[in-house]
Amino acid sequence: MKGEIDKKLKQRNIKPTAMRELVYEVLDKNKKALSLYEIEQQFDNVERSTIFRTLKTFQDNFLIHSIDDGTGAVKYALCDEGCTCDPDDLHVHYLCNKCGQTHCLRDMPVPKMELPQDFSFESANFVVKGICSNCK
Amino acid sequence: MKGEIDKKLKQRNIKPTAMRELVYEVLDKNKKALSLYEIEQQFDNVERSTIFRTLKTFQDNFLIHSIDDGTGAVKYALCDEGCTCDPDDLHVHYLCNKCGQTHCLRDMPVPKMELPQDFSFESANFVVKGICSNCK
DNA sequence: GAAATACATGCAACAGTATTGCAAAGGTGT
DNA sequence: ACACCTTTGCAATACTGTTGCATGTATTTC
Ligand SMILES: [Mn+2]
Ligand SMILES: [Mn+2]
Ligand SMILES: [Zn+2]
Ligand SMILES: [Zn+2]
Repeated sequence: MKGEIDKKLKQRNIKPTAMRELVYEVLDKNKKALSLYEIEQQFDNVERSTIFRTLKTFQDNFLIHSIDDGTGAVKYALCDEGCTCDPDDLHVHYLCNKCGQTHCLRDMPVPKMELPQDFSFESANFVVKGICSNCK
Repeated sequence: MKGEIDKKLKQRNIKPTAMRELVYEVLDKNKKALSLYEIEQQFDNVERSTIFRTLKTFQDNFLIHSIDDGTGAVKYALCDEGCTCDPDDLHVHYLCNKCGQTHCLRDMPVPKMELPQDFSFESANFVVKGICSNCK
């Protein structure tokens, strides 16, 4: 509910506006990662660019993270409490090749790879693809 | 040289045409993964769509694999000999946030994750991002 | 070798997604 | 009320990927 959402936004130093509350709500109630277009579809008359900038604000403040699952559209999902999107906060994502849904595997951290000499590890995108339990 | 290239193409059941030889050569001599646009830039008057379809043919026959590194453009690199792009053939990729180059870490296999019950592992895209040794 | 056939290429148009400029609207503090 | 800053709406644009169709080139069939 609204009070809860505003609290989450303020925790991340994001001024709670009507738009932002709505976008947050959509991300929160869906249990999967959503693309800009999918978010847009859940409203009647909301501007794509406004949602776009809302997502940018969210991401800049680590309220959400983005996933590039290779489908052409970047998807977004809420971060866990206290997440700063550091290497230690990263988890694996799963794209179902059948239903096209992308899910956060929040309890599956991205493994730290032993990189070649003098290569730094700043972030990572690890997407596993297959058929999900629902589509099996 | 040309004979070698034709051999590689034929090994993958790809009819060696002039175009295909040229595209293969570009991918082979560059030691990094290239986007469609970057490949296009290495020629004077070659059609984007022709290169596109050439890459598609290459990929369908496991001569190359594609990498979505999150920069917006898919990149392509030669597969190892005998690769069938199965889960066992997959390796990690590295994107340098500074120079923008993407490299295959061919000796770093994508780790097999223990997925949730009834989720299958068909393929994966694992991109590590940071600063490469060159840009350090 | 000519005709028929299949395959490859070039050109142009289009689709999907992401991004920006700019003006109007809304909020905040004086 | 006013000045100031942020957010939103609208429109236009950029960028990448993809397709239809006509033409050209190779391969097969007779
Ligand atoms: Mn996630
Ligand atoms: Mn590779
Ligand atoms: Zn599914
Ligand atoms: Zn670099």
